[in-house]
Amino acid sequence: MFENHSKSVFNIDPKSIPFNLKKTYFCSLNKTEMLQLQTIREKKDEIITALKKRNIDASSLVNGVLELDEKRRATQTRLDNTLAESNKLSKEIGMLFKSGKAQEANQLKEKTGTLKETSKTLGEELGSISEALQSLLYQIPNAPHESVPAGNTEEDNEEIFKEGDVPELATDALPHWELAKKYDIIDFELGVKITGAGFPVYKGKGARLQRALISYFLDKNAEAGYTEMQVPHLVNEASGYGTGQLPDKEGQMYHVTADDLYLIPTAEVPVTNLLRDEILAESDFPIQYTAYTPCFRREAGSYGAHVRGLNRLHQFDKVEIVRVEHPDKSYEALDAMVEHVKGILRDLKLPYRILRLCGGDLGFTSALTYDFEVFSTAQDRWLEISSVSNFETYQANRLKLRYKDENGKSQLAHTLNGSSLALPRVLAGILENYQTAEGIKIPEVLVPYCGFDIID
RNA sequence: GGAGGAAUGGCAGAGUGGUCGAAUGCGGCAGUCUUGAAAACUGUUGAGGGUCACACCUCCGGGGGUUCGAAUCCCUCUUCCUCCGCCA
Repeated sequence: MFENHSKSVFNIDPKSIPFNLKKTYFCSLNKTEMLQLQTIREKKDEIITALKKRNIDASSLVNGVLELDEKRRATQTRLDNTLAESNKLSKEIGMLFKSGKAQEANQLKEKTGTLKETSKTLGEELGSISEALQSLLYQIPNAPHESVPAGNTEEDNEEIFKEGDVPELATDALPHWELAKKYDIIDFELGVKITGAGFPVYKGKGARLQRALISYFLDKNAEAGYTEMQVPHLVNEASGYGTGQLPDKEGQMYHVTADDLYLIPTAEVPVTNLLRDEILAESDFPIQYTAYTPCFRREAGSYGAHVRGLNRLHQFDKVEIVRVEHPDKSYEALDAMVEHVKGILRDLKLPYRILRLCGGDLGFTSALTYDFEVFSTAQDRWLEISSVSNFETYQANRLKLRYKDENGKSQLAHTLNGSSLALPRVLAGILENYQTAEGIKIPEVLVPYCGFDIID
């Protein structure tokens, strides 16, 4: 059932990357944007075409942006000219006072009144135009990479790789939530008591196995050159905007209103924001971070048959990898991340497949995403356990994460991230695929981390 | 939580109403010298907007105000430091 497909699917020609930007552009109010305005100006039609893959018609949005952009620049110019004039007058007044010509100075003063008024009006106008422009820009998702297949739903995702053997289980094989109860390693009801649904309590060997997985993942990532970071689990609003969770996914994050902080939905947010407002040297690349954090998701509106057990939780653990790359190298880096995650799943001997997400399923901020899914035998279904994405300049633009190119110019870097891995579904996969009559066997690579080789 | 002090360019650190986008030092980059390196010397070196390119505009923790004019004065928020209290 699982045969290897060609590896060549990951060999993407960097020249094929769309919107590989040559110039940066930031609006005068120093706020961040999403797709770069400069790019929209230069490649309007390409962007609209690319966004069609997401099944959205962005033409009115894009046209609105361009219109406001033009208006903004015109207003800015008028304001600049007004300010230039009053600056000049002020200097003259200063000189006159210095040379004792107070009378002449006072005469000049009278001329400044209208200039002041004009610049105030223009400033307000500029402010509201910029704000409107900003809110339009925030509504445009990233342009998909050209390799992204068209499509609406997860049905249209493209399976590009499959590997591993599905174990032959006894006919009375149990799903993980039954196993969790049988061996008393995860208690969902206890979690309901102290918090609510979706907050399981891990017990004994279950807790130990989870900790073993975290350590194992972190060690593997460190081996591959990722620097381990421990980061806050609450982030401020600016961080949420930086990586694109805000304003798009406002309702999906837990918001601590008393302090206006958000519980992180993924380590991606604090880790990528470590580099917000930074200007790197080219020699800093590649930047590779890994972090273990709990992740908190409200999962508003997602109820139904597939949320049992560990399949969908409000709090879960995840080890994340984040990379910041030179634009020319980011797709190479994406390949490397995919290979890295493959290596971990091979070690764990879990059957898995890789999907290239279609336009309709692609995350708002991503240009290209590969999902990893583990086959959960007892449930007879695929479970998403990793998502590896290249955001190109989309996040960097919001983060103002730049580097100096060989000409000394600031350019936006590319950001990428991926799970390596999301714990609960890996755990579910292990419990279900490794169950035997004697108990649940522990994958060999985890035994040293667990200190036991079977849960019975 | 209470009382004080502070926030300036990559870093350190001047500047208390006018030609200050900001002295000076360190660091970085380029050059001279050198077989090479170091040292020394010379030049250069913040981020954005705007323009074909200039001009020009904005930014001295954030926001607001006073003034013809603000890094400098006032208000406010945030952060950091010192002392006291409390505490894992």
